[in-house]
Amino acid sequence: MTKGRARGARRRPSQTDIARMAGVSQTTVSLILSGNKSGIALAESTRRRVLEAAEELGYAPDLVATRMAAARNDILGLYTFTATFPTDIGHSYYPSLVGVEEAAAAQGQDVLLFTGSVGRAVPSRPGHVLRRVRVADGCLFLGRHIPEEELEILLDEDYPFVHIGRRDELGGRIPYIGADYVVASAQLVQRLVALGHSEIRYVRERDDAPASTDREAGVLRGATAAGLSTSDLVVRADGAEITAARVRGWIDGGVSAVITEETDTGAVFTALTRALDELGVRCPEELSLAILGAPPASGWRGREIGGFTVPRREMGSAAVRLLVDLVNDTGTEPHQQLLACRPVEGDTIAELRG
Amino acid sequence: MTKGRARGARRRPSQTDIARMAGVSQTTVSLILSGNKSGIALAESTRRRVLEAAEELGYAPDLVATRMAAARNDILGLYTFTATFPTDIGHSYYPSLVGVEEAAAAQGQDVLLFTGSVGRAVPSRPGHVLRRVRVADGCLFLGRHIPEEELEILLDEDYPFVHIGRRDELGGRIPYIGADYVVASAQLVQRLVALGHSEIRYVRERDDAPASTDREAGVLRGATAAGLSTSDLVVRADGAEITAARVRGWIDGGVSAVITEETDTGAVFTALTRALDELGVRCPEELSLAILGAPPASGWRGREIGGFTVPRREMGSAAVRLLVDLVNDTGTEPHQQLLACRPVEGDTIAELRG
DNA sequence: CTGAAAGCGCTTACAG
DNA sequence: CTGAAAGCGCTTACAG
Repeated sequence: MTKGRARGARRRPSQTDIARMAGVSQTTVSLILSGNKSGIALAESTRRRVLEAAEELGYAPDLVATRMAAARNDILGLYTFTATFPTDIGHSYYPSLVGVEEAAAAQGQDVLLFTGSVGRAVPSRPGHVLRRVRVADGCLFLGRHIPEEELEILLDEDYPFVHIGRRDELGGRIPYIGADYVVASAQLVQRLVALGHSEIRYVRERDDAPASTDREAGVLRGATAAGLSTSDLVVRADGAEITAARVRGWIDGGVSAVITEETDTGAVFTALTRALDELGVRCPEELSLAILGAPPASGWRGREIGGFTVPRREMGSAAVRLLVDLVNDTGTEPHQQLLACRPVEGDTIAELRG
Repeated sequence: MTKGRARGARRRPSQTDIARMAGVSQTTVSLILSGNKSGIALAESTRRRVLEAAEELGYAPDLVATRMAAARNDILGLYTFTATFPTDIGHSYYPSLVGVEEAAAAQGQDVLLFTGSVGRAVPSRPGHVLRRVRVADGCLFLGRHIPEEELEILLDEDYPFVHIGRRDELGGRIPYIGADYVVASAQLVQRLVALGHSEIRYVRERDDAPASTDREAGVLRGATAAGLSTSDLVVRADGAEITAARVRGWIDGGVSAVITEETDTGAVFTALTRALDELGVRCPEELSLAILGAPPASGWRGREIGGFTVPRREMGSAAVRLLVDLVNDTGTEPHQQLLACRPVEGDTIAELRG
């Protein structure tokens, strides 16, 4: 039976109440109140009586019931596979969220943040993602790594979702809105070369993820296009491996520019700038520094690091639009898109002298 | 009849599917999956079979149906009555949201952002708030102004909600977590007086809201306690009314300190600092400047404005905890709380010299 | 220990 | 032109 409201509240007026008051059936009330989309003929007098009764009773439709009967709830989920809670205002989560909210508002969708997921890189209990996510009509995913098996089930079920950021797992079947790291990274290398740099190091995380893979591919492509040797170009390292001594070695060996990458932890960037601080290296006078993506919010020496910015906000918005298309099955746009990054001049990159 | 899924998607598994697979009734499935709170005896073998079937099918409860059938869905809504979309990273919305997310995660709640509300100070269609909000177990509200009639209905219906920020509307029945502006503002005035300032102007928005009312009350209290005349103290103005000429007049008239307030638009602060820039007034040498709350993210002259900060993050967290208490009807805490603000020394306030 | 049934408030074929 | 009825997927007395 009915469960009874948790507390002693006045019952809200329902369509049934209106029907009783107007002397019609609840069906008719529903028809009239929902705007009669089926285009069925309704007597104007009935319409008026129903509307008046609704007004009189202060009727407001029960969204839950409406959504239940209509099998849609106009809610889009946002599930993040981030290692840390995105509390840092400079966290990449925030601009994405802004983009998501903007587009969602424009499309009349609410956004459900699965905050329960935060704090573990990948959900602990299997099935956790599935279990929560499907309460929404569709879901956006965000993170450096994904739980493949879970997403595969969603994919097989035709549950609509879009990943914010390129993904090549699951046979390339994951819909995404990504950033074109390859092109942006290649351009950055070419810019450095144009400034006279030929001894360059690209320091990236050991950890693999599409974003890192793409950046490396772009760096290699740019170097090759510029006729640079790529043998010592790429350095895979975690934070602890970037010591001052090592950086000293590069510089003494003729390296004039170092590129690093943005990651969710910012570990590589932090280790590198710490080493530069320790060595007292002037930048860009003694060494040009660039980053593929955004530096941690804490910044470095108050400088604007040269490189490029990832259009996270636009990615969020585009992801929402694509997701709504998928939910409605109306889309004509490709399910996998890369958006261009915007170059950042910065003041840590200079022409090589001497 | 059934409406059929919008797309040719495989239907989500329901309790009925599990029941069929496990060879039990849907009732039993419900009992087991909902954790058997009624404490009914269930055969362990049945339990296992049902859970396995649920796992196998990738079952996820239908939020809407669950909600409808009475239980709760562990979703808290967040509805903002902001004039502008909180895209500005310095917008007060963000720290509140962070606090909300943190506490929600800690309490195992997801957060539903009612983004549809954004863009109008107060909902256009009556019933708009009601219409959306009730999908969640409870809701947080946030904004300078509120739609009273709508909230009154929710109140009368015992729908659990908490406002982030003090509210005195509706006969003081609105649960809230606010900031103690009165005390913080009074302290700030007394700090200025202690530094030798006696001619002070407090420039506030024309527009009334609890935050503004409380700040003004605090300013007046502080001034009175310090034995200052309050006759010319408070200046109500909108941005356009704060001209350079007017500010010049104050300074020429002996005013040595100006206090302003944070609002969602930042209009007063912006107008004031623009006037100071136009006049080339040095600060704090020629004039001390303070703000009640946080300045716009854009800042001013790279200075830290003296005053106090509003504990928005803590307010968000506390609001979630209170709301969960209300939803569970378990709370013992007061339904209206004020949190203390933290003073900010800043570098725009100086001792008055001769 | 388990199941049949009512009911939450709607939408939507379908039958008058 | 209007109504009776099924159904959305659950929860919860109630009856075996």
